[in-house]
Amino acid sequence: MAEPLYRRIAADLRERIIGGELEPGSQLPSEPELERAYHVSRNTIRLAIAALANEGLVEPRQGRGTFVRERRPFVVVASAEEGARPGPGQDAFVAAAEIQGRVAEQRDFRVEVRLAVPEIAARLQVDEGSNVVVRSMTRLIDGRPWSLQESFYPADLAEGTLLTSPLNIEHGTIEELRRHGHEQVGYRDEIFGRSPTQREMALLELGPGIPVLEMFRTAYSIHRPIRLTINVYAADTTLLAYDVGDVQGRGQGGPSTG
Amino acid sequence: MAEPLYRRIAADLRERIIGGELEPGSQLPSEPELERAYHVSRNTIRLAIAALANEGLVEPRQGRGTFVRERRPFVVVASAEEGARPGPGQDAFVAAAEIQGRVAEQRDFRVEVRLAVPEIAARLQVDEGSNVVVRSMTRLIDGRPWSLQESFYPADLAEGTLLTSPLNIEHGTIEELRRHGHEQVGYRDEIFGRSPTQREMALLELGPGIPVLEMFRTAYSIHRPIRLTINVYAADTTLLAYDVGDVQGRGQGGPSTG
DNA sequence: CAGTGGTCTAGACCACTGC
DNA sequence: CAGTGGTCTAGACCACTGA
Repeated sequence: MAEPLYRRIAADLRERIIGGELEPGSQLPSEPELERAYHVSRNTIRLAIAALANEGLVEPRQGRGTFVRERRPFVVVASAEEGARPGPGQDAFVAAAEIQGRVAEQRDFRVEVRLAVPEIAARLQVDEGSNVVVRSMTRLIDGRPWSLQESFYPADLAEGTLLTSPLNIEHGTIEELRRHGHEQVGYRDEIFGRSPTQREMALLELGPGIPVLEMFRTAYSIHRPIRLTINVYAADTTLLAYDVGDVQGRGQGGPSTG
Repeated sequence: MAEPLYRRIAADLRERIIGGELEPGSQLPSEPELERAYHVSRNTIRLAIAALANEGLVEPRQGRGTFVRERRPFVVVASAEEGARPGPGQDAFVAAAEIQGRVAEQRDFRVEVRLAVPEIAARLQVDEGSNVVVRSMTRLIDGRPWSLQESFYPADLAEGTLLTSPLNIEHGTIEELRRHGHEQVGYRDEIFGRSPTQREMALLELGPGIPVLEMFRTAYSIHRPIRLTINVYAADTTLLAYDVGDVQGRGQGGPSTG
């Protein structure tokens, strides 16, 4: 008994999925059917299915069945270079979506004042516990939640600007900062991957086994950090791209899964 | 009964971990102890622990106990700009590790010839099914597996160079390409996150709930793509950083977890 | 050797879905 | 209503660890 039963069953189902016998969107045999097919108890079947769900391969739906997950195409996000200069006023996110023939929306927009926790204070170079203005929202692509975004501004910098107003800024926040003497000249992105929190699973409608990509973007004027934007992306619909130096054909590389 | 039992137990343990009562590296109460503490059956306890393991919070070890996972500091990897120019011959990976006071190693180095699958052919702009030379290895940081790397070269470009030799190249592959008239002028990185395959879990020694970051780096000369490097990183030890435009203090931002 | 987690069974009741 | 997955119990045996 080299390999436990439930792993062998999971491996068998995995092959049938990857091999194409079980197509995306199609339904797996029910748990009682699998019990009979493999001659094991229900709990063993459930262990196998749980393993596949944790890999993001299948998605059980109560009362309906277990289904092979669809692989949606990626959304390309962060190309580089041009992002360093203030854009022409249009929201970069909406523009990118339009180019890709996607529908971009946002919701749950809000503005708050919070105390800077160490992670944020260090990047904005402000004192821990000092006030920061936070503008946050949920972004959607094609009607599905895609990213949770929070932008942090040092309070002294946001005061007297539209950044403190609980409304969208027509000309964009980068332009608003520029008008008040804080021209963005560059940014640093820090990217990592992790499992989602329960809150993120709910807000991004993530199935089990789907990780998130988290990106910290610290934007600078020639003098100081002027903004920290934290984005949490659903990893199964997100591809981040960066061009460094001269790159042929600035169009997109072929999406698709590994 | 709003929330199932095992979730409430998981939530309770999660709080105790995040709150600091259960410190990183410390051992959870054993399963029989938790049974008594919560007055539930063992399977329910195991469901709760499995949920925490899937989040990467704890790590059960057979015969020893279940432990709160340590959060190791991130390894910063891809700073930008200077990567576009051929480096001074030194391996960028080893150099970065040294700066951070880490020990960098590699193993399982091998060179093969394969047929280009669509994903690779498209990025290298070669025909599907044409020959590509693959140089692959496992990279380690502080003795732990950290990244699986495969570099693909069009066969016509690798022929007659050291790239086809099953040995490390002292002066580096970028310099070797340059000597044969293929000077690298830029690259595009494509980054996404996903759950690991079983093979990756084994090779990277990933616990359950730890996703991977996958990066496709396509390098270009002024004429054509000259190399595609695919890296699969253990997400819990990897932070990718990119500088765009002018950024203050090119040192590292503060690592630490969200 | 005792104690730990790993696997597996057999059966129960529940909540949700769709006919 | 029948069929699906979701939760939970009680108990068994195994494999691994460390004293």
